Amino acid sequence: MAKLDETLLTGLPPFSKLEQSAIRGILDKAKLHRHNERAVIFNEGQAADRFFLLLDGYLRVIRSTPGGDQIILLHISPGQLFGIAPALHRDTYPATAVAAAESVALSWPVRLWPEFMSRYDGFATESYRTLGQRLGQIQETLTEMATQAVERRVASAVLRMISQSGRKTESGIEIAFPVTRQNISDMTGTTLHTVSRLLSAWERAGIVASTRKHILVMKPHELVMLSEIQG
DNA sequence: ACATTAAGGGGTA
DNA sequence: TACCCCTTAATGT
Repeated sequence: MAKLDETLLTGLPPFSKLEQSAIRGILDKAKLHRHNERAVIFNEGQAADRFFLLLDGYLRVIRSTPGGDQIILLHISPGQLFGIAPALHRDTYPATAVAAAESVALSWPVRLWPEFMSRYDGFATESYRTLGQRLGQIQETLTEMATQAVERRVASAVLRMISQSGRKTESGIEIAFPVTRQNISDMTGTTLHTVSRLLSAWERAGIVASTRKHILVMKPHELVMLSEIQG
């Protein structure tokens, strides 16, 4: 396999404080993965033999309910660690990771985890920061699901996606990866029909513009209002 | 205030 | 063509 370029990791939080030689060593132990949209990177319950860093693209983290349908817990954007089961002292992945768009990731065998934690300055802090953020985000989503009306939940979900993956354009901020109505309903515990109706209503109000798998938010502030204030 | 059902349009492999 | 994504109206809880 061709040698990976060191600039892939320089500047990324887990490795930002490292010397070139250390980064070289880390890259030489890494495996490079490319995934097409909808490809499964690993499954919930599967033996966690490697941990990952997303270089490019977007992932969905999914859990299946006993009822059979799936819940989208969160998205992962470039530069983030994922599949870090060893940080939770687990030997299986707690959720399924699916590529939301064409993605590129690096991975390392879990046996290198202790070494990374102790040897590389910033890696441990970044891992725990990531875990904390994820936990907080999931907790927030779940509380939302249990307590708030559908329109507020959908507004929050869209806002979360644009704050994590928003791409600025002339007319607003667009979600940087493909999202279907069904996807949003899987994030918010509602149906694709309700999501479709809400997006249509918001479109008539000039808040968003959406086409197939693509959402552009033209008035983020209005969405914030919808996510906070009772309709 | 929501889900479900039904019926259809349009795009794409 | 079959399949996926999206829309809307009517009806049900």
